[in-house]
Amino acid sequence: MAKGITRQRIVEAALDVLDEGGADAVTVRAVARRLGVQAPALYWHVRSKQELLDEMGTEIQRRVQRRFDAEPSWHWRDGMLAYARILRREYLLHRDGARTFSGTRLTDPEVLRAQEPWLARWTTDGLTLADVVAAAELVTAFVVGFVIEEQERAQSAMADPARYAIEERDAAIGDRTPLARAAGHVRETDDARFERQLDIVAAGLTATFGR
Amino acid sequence: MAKGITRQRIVEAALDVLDEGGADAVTVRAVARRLGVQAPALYWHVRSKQELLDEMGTEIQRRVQRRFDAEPSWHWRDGMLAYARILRREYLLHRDGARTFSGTRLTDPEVLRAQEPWLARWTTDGLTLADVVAAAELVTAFVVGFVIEEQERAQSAMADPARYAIEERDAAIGDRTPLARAAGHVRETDDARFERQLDIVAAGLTATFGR
DNA sequence: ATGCTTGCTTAACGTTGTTAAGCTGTCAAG
DNA sequence: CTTGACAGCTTAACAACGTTAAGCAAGCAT
Repeated sequence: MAKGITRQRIVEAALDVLDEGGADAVTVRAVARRLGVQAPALYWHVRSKQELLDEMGTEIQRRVQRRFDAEPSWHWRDGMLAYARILRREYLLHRDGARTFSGTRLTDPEVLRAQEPWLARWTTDGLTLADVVAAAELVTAFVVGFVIEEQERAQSAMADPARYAIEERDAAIGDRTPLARAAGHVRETDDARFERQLDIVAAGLTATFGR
Repeated sequence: MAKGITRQRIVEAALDVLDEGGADAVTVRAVARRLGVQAPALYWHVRSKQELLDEMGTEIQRRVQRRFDAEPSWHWRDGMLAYARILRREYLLHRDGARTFSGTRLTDPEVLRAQEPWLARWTTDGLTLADVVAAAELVTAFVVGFVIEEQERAQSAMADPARYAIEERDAAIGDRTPLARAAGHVRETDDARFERQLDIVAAGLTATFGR
């Protein structure tokens, strides 16, 4: 049959399925169908669906690392911000990306080893290793939380346009709580909201660790 | 049988099931069993499982609001920090809490209206409404991201103690990348990590909006 | 030529969310 | 006091899910 199913091809097929149909569409059968193969065939290459999800998450992290390594060698603070933007962008490339990939476990230690040069540089910028870890974890948590909500909203708006309309919100909330109502009218693009909040994080990093 | 299944009782039963067995255990049948009822009976009170999850998430938000309202009337910045701690605590009370509740949609506008007094107070502290919204969204995103990872790790460690052991990590990562290896040895309690990172956020809020 | 291994198929199991249809009790109208 | 409607549940069933077991076909080594 000249198939040649491999772990890598399964991951790619699964990512395609994810993009087309969202997280719920990523079934073992759907991934198999896309590879021209019966569902149980995948279990020859992968122990479980969870392992497939972990592999997908690891692949995403690899791509984040690759993009990050391709950038010029930054000052630690700018590096953190660049990392935040790259991580968000990679999540946004896939439907339900943040939800799907955030809780997965790395299957490849190489992704961890790839952090070495950055850790080396930044710890010579006057930061302790614990500082760098805390800063990176904070930035990661923020991006994960932000994009989860961002994608959730986008999907809800697509599935049910009326429900996420501002008029619907206004009607539900009434006019006796004008501020709570007006809070829903703060209209910015997702990009602008992200940058605004990321700026606050950046200010916190500067204030805490110096420049 | 004197049953009297109600929406509220279903939500409570579902939260109990969640606590005992985690997110995967929250099946329509399991919730029904706990109420002494057959599975389809729930569909008389609830449109779908998603609606049940939304109702659960809304209940959690209600509890967060209640705890928050019970606290003294804060300066806006301390209020944000208190909100962060309360939100995390409420998530931690339930297995997979952050994952389960983060992407749900409010079913009760009263939860939004309850924000009114805080919005009123904080916008008189020299902040615009957009500032308050940005700050609150940032804090929420951080907590969600942090606790998702925190609970994921706790569950993985419970399901497979060896895999999350530090020795396993060291063995996988090798000794050619000492910093990446040492990053895994930064040992703090989850509480300490949270407070440390929250401090950075707080510093960012102060630097951005003044005190 | 024979046997082992790799990589797939077909068949099947138990569980999931959900719908359809039917049964039972309560309560109001005639 | 009967009749009918409706609320609130039951039983039965569906398609789809993750996963396992068993078997078949091709390639390679002996």
